[in-house]
Amino acid sequence: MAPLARMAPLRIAEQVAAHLPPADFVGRVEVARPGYINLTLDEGWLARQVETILAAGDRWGAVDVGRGERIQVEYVSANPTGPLTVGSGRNAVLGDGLASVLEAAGYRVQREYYVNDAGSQMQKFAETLYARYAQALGHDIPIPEDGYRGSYMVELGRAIAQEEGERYLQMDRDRAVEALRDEGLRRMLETIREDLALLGIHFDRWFSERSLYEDGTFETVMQLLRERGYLEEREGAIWFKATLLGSDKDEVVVRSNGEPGYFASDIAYHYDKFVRRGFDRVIDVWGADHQGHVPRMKAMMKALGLDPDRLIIVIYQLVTLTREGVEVRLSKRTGEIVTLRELVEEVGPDAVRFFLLSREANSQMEFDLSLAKQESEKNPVYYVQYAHARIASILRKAAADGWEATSDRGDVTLLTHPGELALIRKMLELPEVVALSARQMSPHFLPHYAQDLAAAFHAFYRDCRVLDPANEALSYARLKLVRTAKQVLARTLGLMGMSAPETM
RNA sequence: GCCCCCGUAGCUCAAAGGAUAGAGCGUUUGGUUGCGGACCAAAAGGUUGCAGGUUCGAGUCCUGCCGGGGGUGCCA
Repeated sequence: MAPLARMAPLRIAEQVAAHLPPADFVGRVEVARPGYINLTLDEGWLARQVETILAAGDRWGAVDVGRGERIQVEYVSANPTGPLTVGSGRNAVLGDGLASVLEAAGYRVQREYYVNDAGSQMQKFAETLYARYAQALGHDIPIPEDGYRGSYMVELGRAIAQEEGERYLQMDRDRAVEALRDEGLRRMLETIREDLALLGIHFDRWFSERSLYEDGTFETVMQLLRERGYLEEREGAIWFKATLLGSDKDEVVVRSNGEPGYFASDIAYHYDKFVRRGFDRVIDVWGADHQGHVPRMKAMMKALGLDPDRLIIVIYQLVTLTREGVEVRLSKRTGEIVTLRELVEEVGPDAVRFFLLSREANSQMEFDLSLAKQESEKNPVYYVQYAHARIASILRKAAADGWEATSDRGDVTLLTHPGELALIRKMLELPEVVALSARQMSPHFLPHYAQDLAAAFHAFYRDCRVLDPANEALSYARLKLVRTAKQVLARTLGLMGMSAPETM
């Protein structure tokens, strides 16, 4: 503005400040170099917000960024060929946190898990299972060359052998493999569902990849792409001409052996999401190892005549586990992986949620097992939950001492101490944090906010005694303040999928 | 080789193109005749990987380089 107005920035700021319309929430207005206008919230207004926040209840933090848009968050979607890994855990926590924050931000959210129950990996899984099952019954059948080597497959084969006997051996091999595929899939999905439930994660829908082939969606989409000239047969395979749409290479859709590849499913699946089910936007949460697929997905959107910006792909980087500062090596080759379940059992669901959520998706992160399970002041999980439990304790004491702890008594305008006002300011930030997280599709702001909020409470607690028989009016005002703080802490923990303990 | 992500305090990480780059841990030093000390306060600790550029203003945007991770399959 300075060149336009031919005025020094500081002068402009002074002029603007002088002409600001008065508002009840504005306290001091100050101008600072080189041209800032600082507005300070009016303290009386701040104090009154306690009533507003308390009355909002669980809706505090709700904003309307989404304007009721229908949005689908598809996450985890790990192949049902093995147990969930720590990496799947990051996916689960990010996806679920994002879904929660989007709900709070005014979107209509659907949580979905895409089950890869078609394709070559499933076939490999079935053949491995057939071998492990047969082995459990004393037959010397080797697992396939590139089969699944993990010990969980041995256990799965043994479990089926024990519970169902030799019935699969009595079928011919191909039929047995197919039947075991379905039985193994059912059991793997059950395990995955349980593992996720340990973290409090539940999906609205489990979407079968195979169904895309069974209900004709795949054929419909192929027809569409063919008509539009995006398909081409070359060397016996059918290619998607992604280069026509800005991608750097074409992609195989149907392999020369006649089998559709995973990209074929992805096209049909996203057609179903956008065209059939009509989601305004779709979020896919993917590990960094799938990052190379993004351009072809964007090309696919264009080919389907859809705005590529409606598909948001959140990529998260891989997780390194450490214990006592030493990296815990994972070996896929031997099948010795650290599973999500082991992690949850070792450090607890709240710590898993908090730590996996607290890093921005696009950063590689380290998960410190020793820290996460430590029940001490070093652990930020306990720091936040402790604030909640401490308030609960105050409220218990208040009730025991005869205070009307849950009544509406309490004049919040008595709240003028800097510690009280700082706590109120922090509580007022929650809607902004929700809006920011939704706009940036980054739930990692929540754990940081939770720590700040807890810190504001602990600092208040040091300076301000809540229950003081010598000052009943102030005590009731503060009781109302801490009830409000408890509610905001619980809400924040809830958005992160964590528990808010009354005692610890 | 080419493509994507990351590089910020000793460590793990924040930071919406804006002011003096912030937390936690670790280190040092203090704090409770009282509601939960799993708490609080203070101090020390930084050339934001390096070199250029754009901008009134860059940790943030652009170019090149260095380092780490991922991708680059008719696997997912």
